Formats: sequence, structure tokens, C-alpha cells
Amino acid sequence: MGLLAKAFFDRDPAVVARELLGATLVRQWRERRLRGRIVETEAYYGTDDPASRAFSGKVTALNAAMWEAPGTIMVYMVHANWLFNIVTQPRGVSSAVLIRAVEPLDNFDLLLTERRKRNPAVAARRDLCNGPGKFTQAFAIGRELNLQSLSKSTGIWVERGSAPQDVTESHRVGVTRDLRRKLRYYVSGNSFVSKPATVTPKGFA
DNA sequence: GTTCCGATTTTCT
DNA sequence: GAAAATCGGAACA
Repeated sequence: MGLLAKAFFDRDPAVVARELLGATLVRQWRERRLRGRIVETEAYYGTDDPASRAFSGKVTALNAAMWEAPGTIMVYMVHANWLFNIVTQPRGVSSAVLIRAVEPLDNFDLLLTERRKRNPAVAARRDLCNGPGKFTQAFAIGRELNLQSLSKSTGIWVERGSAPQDVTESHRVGVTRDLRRKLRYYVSGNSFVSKPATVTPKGFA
């Protein structure tokens, strides 16, 4: 119920990123159903966005998903971490939304177990999914989901949730060259966000 | 083959 | 806060 359909993602990535806040990400995995409230996202455009994997305009095995149909999953590795993105806009247009953090809603024991495979020191609930790589660890998301689409059959999808009271915009985190426009969105005051403070970019395009 | 890099995480001071 | 650790893919030779 309340499953976000293809049409939801067939829009500008900034709009999708903003409206994804408060939605519930659901992962069906080994007889368990993991849920997280999306609290932090970033929008990425295509060839005109220097922070985008599609910036070169060249299609490679790594970025091909970005031109796929809206609702397609794009997973790729940065600094030894898998990052989870949802493709936006029509097929043929490259853009996507990165899920940067979710607030765990249940199955905390399982999320903790998955996180501890990489970092045995993790203990606090707020450290389970407060970063794009931490979230994929906890939710057992890997490359096998790349080029799949959001749906119950692939074991990962998004359901409508409760819209946040207030949203903060900031520059995207960690990118070498950002756009002037602020394309990171997070739920104001939420303690499961990766970096509550405003982050200044290394450089502008 | 080798080198270099990054939309990060972790650990150390 | 700063620095090290991490690894798959691209680019070069």
C-alpha cells in the first residue's frame, strides 16, 4: 500500500529527492522485512553536473543505469562502499537521487549484525544508517541490485510516508566540484542524518 | 599489466 | 579535525 510508482520518479531529481524525505524504504531480505524512514537525499543531474557519474556523457558499465527508466536502481562503489541511487526522469535522460541516510524503524538487531560485519565497534542505533555507505551495509544492499528496478519482486521498494515538518537544503557532501545550487535535502533536526551541520563544498563548478 | 581515483568510513590525536 | 583504510572500475601503457 502506498507504493511509490514509476511516475513518482519520472520527474526532476531535485523534486524527487525533496519529496522522498519521510517516505519509507522497505527491504525484503531473508524472510525479514527491514524498514527505514528516508531522512537525507541528494539529487544528481547528468552531463551538465560535474559531480555526476554521467558528467562525461560516456556510457560505461558503471553509470549505464543512470540513463535507464525512472525507478531503476543504480548501485556503484565509492571508496569501498556501495551507494544506493534511484534513477529519475525518462529513459534516455541521466539523473538520479542518492539515498544518504534513513532512520531505522525495525529489525535493529539485524541491521546491527550487518553493520558489524564491517565495523564490529558499532553500537548506537543512530550509527546504523547515518551515511550512504552505512545504510547500504545495514540493509545488505550490493551490486546485485544495480539495474534492477524498485518493486516487491526485487526485494526493495519505497512506500509513501509522512511528510517531514521542515526540510533543510545544503550543498552536496563530499563532491569534488559542486553546482551552485543546493541539491542535498534532509529532515531538519533529525538525529539520523549523516552530518546535521551545513557542509561547504570543496569547490564550485 | 599498472596506476589513479572517488557521491566514504573509521580511527587516531 | 586530520589521516588512514578501503576496492572496483577506468585510463593508460
